[in-house]
Amino acid sequence: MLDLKLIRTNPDQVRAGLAKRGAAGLIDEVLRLDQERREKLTNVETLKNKRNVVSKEVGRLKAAKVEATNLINEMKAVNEEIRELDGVVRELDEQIDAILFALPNLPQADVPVGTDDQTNLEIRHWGKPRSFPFEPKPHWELGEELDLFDFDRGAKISGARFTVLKGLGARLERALVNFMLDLHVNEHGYTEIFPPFLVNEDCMVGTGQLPKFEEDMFKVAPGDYYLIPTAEVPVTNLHREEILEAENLPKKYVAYTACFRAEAGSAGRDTRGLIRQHQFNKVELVKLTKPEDSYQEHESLVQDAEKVLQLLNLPYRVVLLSSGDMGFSASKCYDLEVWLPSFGVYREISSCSNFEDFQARRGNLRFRPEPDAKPEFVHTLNGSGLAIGRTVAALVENHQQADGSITIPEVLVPYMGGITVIK
RNA sequence: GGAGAGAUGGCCGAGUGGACGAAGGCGCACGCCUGGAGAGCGUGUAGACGUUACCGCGUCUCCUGGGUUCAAAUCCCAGUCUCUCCGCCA
Repeated sequence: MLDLKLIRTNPDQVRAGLAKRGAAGLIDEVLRLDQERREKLTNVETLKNKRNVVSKEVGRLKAAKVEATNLINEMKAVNEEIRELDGVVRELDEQIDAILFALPNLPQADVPVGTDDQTNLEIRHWGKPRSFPFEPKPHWELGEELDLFDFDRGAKISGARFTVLKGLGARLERALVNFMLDLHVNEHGYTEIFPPFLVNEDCMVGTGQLPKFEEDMFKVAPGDYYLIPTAEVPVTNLHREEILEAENLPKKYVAYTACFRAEAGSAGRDTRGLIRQHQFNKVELVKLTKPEDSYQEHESLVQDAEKVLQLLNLPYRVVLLSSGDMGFSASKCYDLEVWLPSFGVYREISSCSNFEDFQARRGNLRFRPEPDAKPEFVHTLNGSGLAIGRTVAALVENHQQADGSITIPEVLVPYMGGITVIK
């Protein structure tokens, strides 16, 4: 959520930022509502002050056994007015919030301006796509031949976009989860979190999934719970409504969770294989930082995620997303895109975003810069480290051999119980 | 699922209709004291919003939301969460 005071004091800056994302409108509406709200608020607070003063006077008079009926009747009338004005203010609040909750974050100055991925900027790349002396197969073919994935039975027991992992396929999934968690905990200094996979509505609003993207979420029937679309939601919200001490920042968390996405609007896209599932596993990195540190922490978070791909020997590139391609809550976002031989393209495998104070304001995540100083909003960041299903797909495709077998990267062998080749 | 108890500031804890944004203690910050530390003494110590050149002033918040009342931490209703006992259960 954008800062209402920033909109009030610097509307042109906000308009310009939103324009880069094709979301310019409604600032004038916010300003008008805000103006009206503050007028009504002043009115009603004046009346409440009067009520408070007179009520104390009534108390004094009664204690002195003096008649106070006139004052009491007068306050009854004032109360009517207060009730009415309170309603007006509340309605204005709701209208303002409805707009603010629907406005995306402002892009940072160095974010390329564009309407879609055409203006994304490749920052660097690592590794070289292998040249195969044979026609590389897609991961779903390799996986079915090696009995790693069972797409048909996934569809049978659940539906489209659900897959059963089997044997060494299941083992590979588990190995990758453990490998990534160990790397980030032991080498990169993150604290491991295992959160609930169901969260309440406040969390979904806090990180920006709600109210705008309800149709992308799975909502669970008894109780008002949502299945998490990413560990970002429970982990970022761990400290919602809290005031953290500056000395405890940055908070660096890593969490494995299953993720659940309705994929509304993706019908027909990536229907084969593991690329786009309703349920997938992910190891997620989350940071809460001081505002002045978030830009540097963003860079190091990207590098922490890149390290996974490097150790797995998977070629990738780092892309800086354009203003039109970024997620709703992000102020700046790098995607890591891994090379998929069967597609002949780089595909997103990690999205690393700095949200600045956008989520923190929604979830009221604050810190105290100095003892006795006023609390400020933290900056929140997160990135996949990595999406497991897509890593499996990339690993299987990139490390396939002419005979249809898959070589296991060295770092993963211990996690695979010593297995070096899947055949 | 049944029965009961509870939720107050960073923490502990008092407070059952009016001088309570809230005693007291702990913690923390600053000052005095000390060669230094400790002890002791003193002062200060919630957040949001509005208003304001500044000092400040005002409103709201004692789990949340309603209600009663001139006036609610305190009374009433609904909900959330925590704890204890019983049942069931991975």
